Amino acid sequence: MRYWLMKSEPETFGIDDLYARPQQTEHWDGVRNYQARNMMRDEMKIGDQILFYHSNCDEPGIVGIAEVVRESYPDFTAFDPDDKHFDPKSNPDKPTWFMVDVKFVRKLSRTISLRELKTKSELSELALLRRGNRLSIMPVSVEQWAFILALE
DNA sequence: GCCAACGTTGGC
DNA sequence: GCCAACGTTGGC
Repeated sequence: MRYWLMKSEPETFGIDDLYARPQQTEHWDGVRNYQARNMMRDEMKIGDQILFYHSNCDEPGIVGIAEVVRESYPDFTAFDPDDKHFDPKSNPDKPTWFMVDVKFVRKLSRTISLRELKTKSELSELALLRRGNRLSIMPVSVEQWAFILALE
């Protein structure tokens, strides 16, 4: 089993929105970055655990845990001209973009903020903290996973 | 709102 | 293939 961190803007889709979905499950659409796509398409497996990260908000940080419940399939929002994430280069016969389904596991008892994560030398290799990192999906090692959740 | 750090696009 | 222009992300 592997571990991941996935970013989402709480104003668009936060941890409470995931909780409120039917089956507490939602497809992770809208990823339009090849590196992030490759991780969803090739590496994320059912049962993988996810740190749910809130970005672009008052207190950016990790707010909950989710898990992969469906492995990669075409991101159909790319086919819809009316969708914000429409991409004319992608079509159902040869999709460019893929997504997985994720299910709510739990909220953390508190937000583990980016500010706090930055103070931990144990996390110096965490992709989230590397200079200039803007990936919306990134791998987390088992050691990093355990360290972060021990902060809760 | 600002801006650094990218990734993408497209002219050449 | 190079690289300038542009768009996006996301912290602050």
